[in-house]
Order: sequence, then structure tokens, then C-alpha cells
Amino acid sequence: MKFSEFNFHRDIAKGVKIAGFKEPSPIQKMAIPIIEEGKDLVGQAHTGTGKTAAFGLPMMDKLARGEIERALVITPTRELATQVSDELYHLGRFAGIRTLTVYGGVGYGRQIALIHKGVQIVVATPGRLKDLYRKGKIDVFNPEIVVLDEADEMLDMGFLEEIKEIFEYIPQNRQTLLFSATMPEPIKELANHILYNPEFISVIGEEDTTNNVIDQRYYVINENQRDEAIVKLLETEDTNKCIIFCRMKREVDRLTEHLQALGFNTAGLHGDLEQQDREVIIKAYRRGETKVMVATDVAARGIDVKDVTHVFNYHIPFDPQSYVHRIGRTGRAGKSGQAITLVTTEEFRELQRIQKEVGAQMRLATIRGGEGLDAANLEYLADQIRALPVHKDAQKVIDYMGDMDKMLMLEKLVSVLLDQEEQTTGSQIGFDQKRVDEMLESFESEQKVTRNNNRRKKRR
DNA sequence: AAAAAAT
Repeated sequence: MKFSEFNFHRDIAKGVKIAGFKEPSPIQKMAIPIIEEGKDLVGQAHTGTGKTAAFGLPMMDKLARGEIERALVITPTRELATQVSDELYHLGRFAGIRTLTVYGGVGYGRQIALIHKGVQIVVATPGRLKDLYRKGKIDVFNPEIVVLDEADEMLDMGFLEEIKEIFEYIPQNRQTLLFSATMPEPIKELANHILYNPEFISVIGEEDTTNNVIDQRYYVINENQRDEAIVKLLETEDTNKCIIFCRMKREVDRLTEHLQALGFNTAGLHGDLEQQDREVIIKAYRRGETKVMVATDVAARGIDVKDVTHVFNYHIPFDPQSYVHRIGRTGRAGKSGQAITLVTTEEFRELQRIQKEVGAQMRLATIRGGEGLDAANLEYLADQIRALPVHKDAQKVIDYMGDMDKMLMLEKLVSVLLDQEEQTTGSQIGFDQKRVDEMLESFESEQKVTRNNNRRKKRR
């Protein structure tokens, strides 16, 4: 199937052609005819499926034909609003579609003036939009199509009340489209409330980014080894662009400075920065002028940057859902990606919760050349081994190895065991004695180095 | 408790 079969207005078709679009994606094939028909729609889809064009093209087609005069798109974050707005501008520029982005952190005057001047598409975040409607500043903006983008994210971020209020200001006589990656109960309820007799489409599963293309690893470290581990990983991994996620803004600032001091091409991003600065930083990152972005969860959702090879979780996120969104910044557009999480033994339960709750497939790994960094806690590793079906044999090995210096050895054993456990489903696992002997041998040679390193650290 | 989003 080709885009020409949709019979878009010639100026819209030109935008599609210049953008280099050839074959419509699954969601575009399904959504475009429904939207053209004027029906309400619930679309279940992740970012990166071609969602923006799926609603943007039929919407702008109707604008170009003069069938409608105004459309509204609501997105959860400012960055996403900018991104959607840019894409719509590029697709619709030959039809002269006037698009405006509306969000907080910038002046009111320009936004209000442009709306009164007659923009056709407003892409907005909930807070400022609600503010403008409530103050009666944009009574004139009565959209005939309304798109709720990433509705579940808005729910997660607590915008549901804002959304409901916004819909009180919008005429009932409209076409409403709701997109969401997941369909929790409150979203279904919202859909019932604001949509009329909608069609449902879903493209979940066709591009399951959580498990297929993203290789997910975790490293066990001590709390004070996070910086050291990140630096080592940046040095040893084959990275192009990468994102390091922290939990707190001041952590972002500190780590950014630290990495910059070490000569990494790094920028920090969080919500306390001026909106203008945020955009400059993202643009530079998009262009590849900065390679390492250190960020809070402000960058976890929706942002679509090409060629992000690695996502690092400096800390595991507070919210398990956030893990999925974070790692979804890599492995986009059919490319593979690496998701690496640093975790202390204290956080291990939380990591398991994430694995369970979102079905993430992570494996334990070791940092190349990072002796003394990985699996620095013997107790944790011993527990891991004890939890395995081979428990009895494992205990023998632990006893045999005895002291703390052998943690590297243990860690390797755990890796092997976990691998084995994966491969042999259901059956009892025994130690591969030959493999153990091999590892013991190689360990003997590494032991001295490790011991010396540990001693040096203790003295400090 | 964090961060996001209105100020």
C-alpha cells in the first residue's frame, strides 16, 4: 500500500513525499481512513509507530480542504509538544498550515495573540492550556478535532483532572481521538466520557520494544561506586548517543559536571532549567553535538531522538512504569539498543519488582575491566546462589572459596548459573564441574590483582 | 519521597 492511495489534498501529499514517507505504518493504515470518515478513535500504540502522522495527516488534510478550521493536540510534556508540533509543521508546510505550541514557562502574550490571529493547530500541554481556557483568553479557539496523545502518561503524571476541565471548554460537536500505549481503567473511563461511539485499533505487539530489540543488563555495585561504574561503562561500551537517567535534579547537575570534568561530551537536562535552555540542549543532542545526556525523568517519556545506543539507569526509577519509558529511548526505528541499570544489593528487591511488574527481561552482567566494581557484596551473591535449585552444590563452592576476595569468582558463577537456569526450563540444574574448574583456575590469576586493589581502597 | 506540569 502507498500513501497516494489515501488521496490527500495535493499540498499534504507533497509534504508526505518530501518527508520521504513511502509505505504507511500499520497504525497509519488503520487510523487514517477512520479519521477521514470523521469517526472518534481510540488507538493503542507506542511512540515510534508513526502515530503523529497517523492523526496529523488526515487532520491536516481536512484543514487543507477547508472541512474544518481548527484542531487541538494535547501531549503530556513540553518536549513532546515541541516534537509533535515540528513534525506537523514539516508535513503540512506546503498547505500553509499554521501551527502553534502552547505550554508553560514562556510568556502568555504571544500564544494568546497567535490564537486570536487564527492558528489552525494548537499543540499544547495540559497546564497552560487549562489556564488559558479558564482565564477566558482563548474562547475563540473551538477545535473540531481534538487529539489526546499518550493519555496513559497524562494519567501517570496526574493530569486527568486538567484534561477533564479542558474538555468542558471545548464544544461537544467535535471529533475526538485518544492515543495510549496502555489502557488502564481510568483511561477507559475517560474515553467513555469524552468520546462518542469510537472505533478501536491496536498495534501493540507488532513493535514490542520492551523485550525484543533492547538488550537489558544490570550491574550490582556498591552505593559509592556509581560514578566509577558509569565512567567505566562509558569507556568500554560502544556508544554513540546515550542517556543517563538519575532520580534527582541535583544528581543530574553533579554527575554532568563530573563527566564534563573528565572530558565527556555531556549535557544535563531537568525540569528546573529554563524552557529555552531545555530546547537548546535537546536540539544539540538531537544533532549529535552532545553525546551523553544526563537527565531526570523529564526525558523518560516520548522524546524521540535518533541513534541513542545506550540508556543507563544511574539509579533505578521510583516508578516501574518509568523503567519502560526510559529504556524506550533506545532501540528505536528497528535499531537495537542497550539498557544498563546500576543497582545496589539494597535495591535488588525493587529491581525484581520492576522485572515482574513490567515483564522486563534483564540479565546480570559484569563490567569489563571493572574488578572490584561488580558484585561487590558477597552476601548478595551467596543469596543468589542459595536461591537457585543447585543450592547444595553451590554451598560447597561458597565454602570452598571462603573469603571476600573471591567475590568476582562468585559473580561469574552466578552469571553462568542464571544463564543455565534460563536455558534448562523446569529441570534441575547441576554444576558443570569442568566449567567450575576452569573458572577457579582463571580466578587464581585474577585474585592477586583484586586483592591488591581492595587493600588500596581500604587504606584510603 | 521524585519529577512532571500553571504561577
